[in-house]
Amino acid sequence: MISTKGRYALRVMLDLEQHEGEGNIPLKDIADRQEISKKYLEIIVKELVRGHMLNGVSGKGGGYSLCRKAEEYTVGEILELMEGTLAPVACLAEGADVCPRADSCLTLPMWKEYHQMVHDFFYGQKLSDLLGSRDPVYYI
Amino acid sequence: MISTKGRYALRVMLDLEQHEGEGNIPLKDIADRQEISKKYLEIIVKELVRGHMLNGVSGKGGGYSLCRKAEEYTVGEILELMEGTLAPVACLAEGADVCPRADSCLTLPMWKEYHQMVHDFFYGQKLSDLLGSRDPVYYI
DNA sequence: CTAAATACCTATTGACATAGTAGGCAAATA
DNA sequence: TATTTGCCTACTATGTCAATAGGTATTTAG
Repeated sequence: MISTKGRYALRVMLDLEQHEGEGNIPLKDIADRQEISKKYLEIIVKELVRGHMLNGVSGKGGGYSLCRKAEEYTVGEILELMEGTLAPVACLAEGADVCPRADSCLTLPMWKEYHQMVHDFFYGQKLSDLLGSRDPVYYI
Repeated sequence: MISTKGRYALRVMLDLEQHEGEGNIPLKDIADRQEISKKYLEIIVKELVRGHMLNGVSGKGGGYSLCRKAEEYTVGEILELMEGTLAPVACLAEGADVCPRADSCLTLPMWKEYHQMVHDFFYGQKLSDLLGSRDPVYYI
């Protein structure tokens, strides 16, 4: 399952997208609208800033804003940043040790295909695609 | 990530498939071949028996055996049995309460599509497909 | 009939991740 | 300079994961 961190991060990004052009958006406003504890969102937003997904400005009049256009974010990069990896098994995560059973593993090819499919799905979705009416995304 | 329970369950099923026609296979043999603790496998195998994935026979000469032909199992049903659900978010799990935010949730349609894709992927794979050389499974 | 082999059952454990909360410091502006 | 905001460290409760421990029930082989 996708954790709350990943899901809330998407909601924060979408909230900012919906209030683009309004300057810095205080986290309090986002927390109120999304009905998520501001304290918990702080953790999530900190990681988003570190991952160069958005800008934070301190002080009065401060808040957060997108640092790219909404069409330039993919759902995949946001989820991968928050979840660590999208790999279904540890041996396919980035920087994982090579499994000694890899050569004889009957399931590894399936996991690889699955991982590729998941990656393509999420990286094929722009953040801006989540707004408005939705056309299914097909896979080949 | 898919848990060890799901992954080990697949390996147990594949092991039994590879020793089909040899009667009851003691768990000890499977544990030795797969290099997994027999005690831990007991938990997994118990759930597989409960889920009508295999037969267990007690006593000397006992062991486990598939209760269907290998082509009649899908990876999806095995994983779903062990993992509980394949849903990426709680509100899409079987028997989940309807989320009050569902109507306005911008991400729900994406999660639904994703869930459908994952379901189709795993239910489209027969257990017997995992043996031998592998043709990629394509999705439309 | 008995010993061995096997499945089956309940309970317990340590480690780790999840989903937060608490309280304060730093920065910037009105 | 007071207020508003982000930013930082630390803490905690709960639950899940991945196993281990120790026993009971069942069946067959000798």
